[in-house]
Parts: sequence; C-alpha cells; structure tokens
Amino acid sequence: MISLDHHSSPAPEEFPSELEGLRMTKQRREVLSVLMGNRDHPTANDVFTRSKERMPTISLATVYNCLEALVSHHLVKQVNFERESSRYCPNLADHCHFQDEKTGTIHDVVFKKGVKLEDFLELPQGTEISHLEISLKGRIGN
Amino acid sequence: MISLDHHSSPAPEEFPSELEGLRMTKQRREVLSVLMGNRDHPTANDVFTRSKERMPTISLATVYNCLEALVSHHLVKQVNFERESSRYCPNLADHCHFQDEKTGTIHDVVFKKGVKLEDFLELPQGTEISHLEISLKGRIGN
DNA sequence: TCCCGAATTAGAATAATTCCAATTTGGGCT
DNA sequence: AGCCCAAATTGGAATTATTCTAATTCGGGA
Repeated sequence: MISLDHHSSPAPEEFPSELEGLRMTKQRREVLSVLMGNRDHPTANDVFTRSKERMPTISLATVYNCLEALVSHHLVKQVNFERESSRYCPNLADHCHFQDEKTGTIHDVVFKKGVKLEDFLELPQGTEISHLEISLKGRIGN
Repeated sequence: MISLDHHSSPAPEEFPSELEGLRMTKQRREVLSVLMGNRDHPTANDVFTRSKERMPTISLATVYNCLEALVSHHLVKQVNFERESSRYCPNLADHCHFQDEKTGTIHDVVFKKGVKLEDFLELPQGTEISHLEISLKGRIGN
C-alpha cells in the first residue's frame, strides 16, 4: 500500500555523482537543477528551453531521457492533466495537483495527515496500489 | 465543490433523440451504445472498431467527435492513465479508476459514502473544484 | 419539399513522445 | 595515464493519438 506520509524534498543543488543508483551525468544534473530551481511544473519542452541557457548543446531527446531516468529513480514526479503534455515536479512528498483554470498554474496539494487510501476509497480488497495520481482542476475563490 | 455522492448510470439502450441538450444522431447513439454495451473502458480506436461492425461507414473522426460531444454533455466520462490514450466510461456515478498492471483491466472504484474532498486533501481554502480525476495502478492480491 | 446549420467524413496536419543509429563520455582496470 | 566498453547523448526520423480542414450529407423546421 502506498503511504500518504509527509516527507520533505531534498535540498536544492549539490548532487552527488550517483543518486539512488542513478549515474548523475551533467545533463541529468542540469535537468534536475532546472526542476529544483523553478518548481512551476514545467513540461519537457520548458525544461529543454531552460536547460539550453546553461547547456546550449543539450538536446530535447536527452531532456526526455533524463526526465525518464529521474522519474524512474524517484527523484522527480511526472504530473499529468488529462491529455496535456506531462509536467515534472521535484516535490517528493506524497501529494497531488491542482490546476487553476484561470491562470493554468499548478499547485501542489498534500493529503491530510494520516489519511490512507482505504479511508476514502472502496478498494477491492487485496489490491496493492503501486501508483496513485490525483489531478484537480478548478478556480481559486474569487 | 464537486460532490462524491453515489448515483447510478442510466439504463442501457433506448435513448431519446435529444439528451442533455445533445442531438442524438445515429452515430452518437451507436457510440454511446457501444460504451454501454461493454463497460471495459475502451479507447477511441476500440470504440471505432466496435462501431464499425454495426455501422461500417462510421469514421474515426466521427467517433472522436461523438465521444467529445458525449463527454462534454456529461453522458460519458473520459478516463486517463498517465500518457496512455484516453478511455471512455459510461458510469456516471462519481468514481475513479484502478488499472490492474497484470492484465491491463480497468476497474471502477467508488468513494466511501459521504466522503468529501476536504476530508482527505489540504485544499487551499476557497478553491472550487470543477474536475477531479483519480487514477490508481497496481495489482489485485494474488 | 426546401433550406440551413449542424454533423459526418476522409484525409491531412499537428504535437508529444519515442525510436534509431552514430557518436561521445567517463568510470574502472591495467 | 591510457584503454576499453557499456552507458549516455545526440539529431533526426518515426510513431501515435488526436485535432483540423474542407467538402459532403443529414435532418428538423418553415
């Protein structure tokens, strides 16, 4: 069962050369630091644009590769809203996402302390949840 | 605030010529009856294949058009799992989706009776949620 | 029946992502 | 330090789901 505990994200910048068993190449470090530096849930293309400022030779394919490596090593989360292009988030705490329909801004939303999935969902018993994604859209009161 | 009340879906088949302000053309009726007939969360392409059996002239574009019309008139729900192609679901009760990673099968999961979003999420106060999507992946215990 | 806006259609276009094949990189071993 | 080799990067092509376009068809109301 997935836990909804509250963790905090690692401190920005300063990454070892290997993290969670992932070789920290300079491209991966760059992509990660772009994500850490501006937590506005950028798309792969946003990350590409930002990375190029400091590393002009990086390619979009590499950005996709790096993001996929970071996601699969749980250093970053992939965020999806319907069919929009994926966004990326370095907040490793269990949380979900709220998109303000007015501005498009995405906000992290945490779970109430101690809440478990079974508390609000009628899960067929025996289910092992390996992945959970909650996406909200709406407006922020006036 | 979105309600998590338990409703039931309309009875299968037998649709009036206008529903929820939507003109029920024969293509839309066909698409809807495909969805009602087999609630296995088909993709647009699945719906296209199935529709063609009874209506060989229907086009994929029309299937997309019909699905979009049905979704926007709240007769059908669009279901997304990460970046996979959208699936469609005629269950109008508030519910979310669990995908068995072993088989790929998608199961509807309902909310515990009376649960409200605020009960499990720390929503920034004043937020009006207009759309909510919860997608789970995992395994069904042996 | 005629008209007209809406719906359908086939095919082209788009957008995000993945694939491919060639090159580069860098850690470990000598 | 230099070599080796698997892994990572790269640019471009390919793929896939979906949307767009423009032409045709449909069907309800006058």
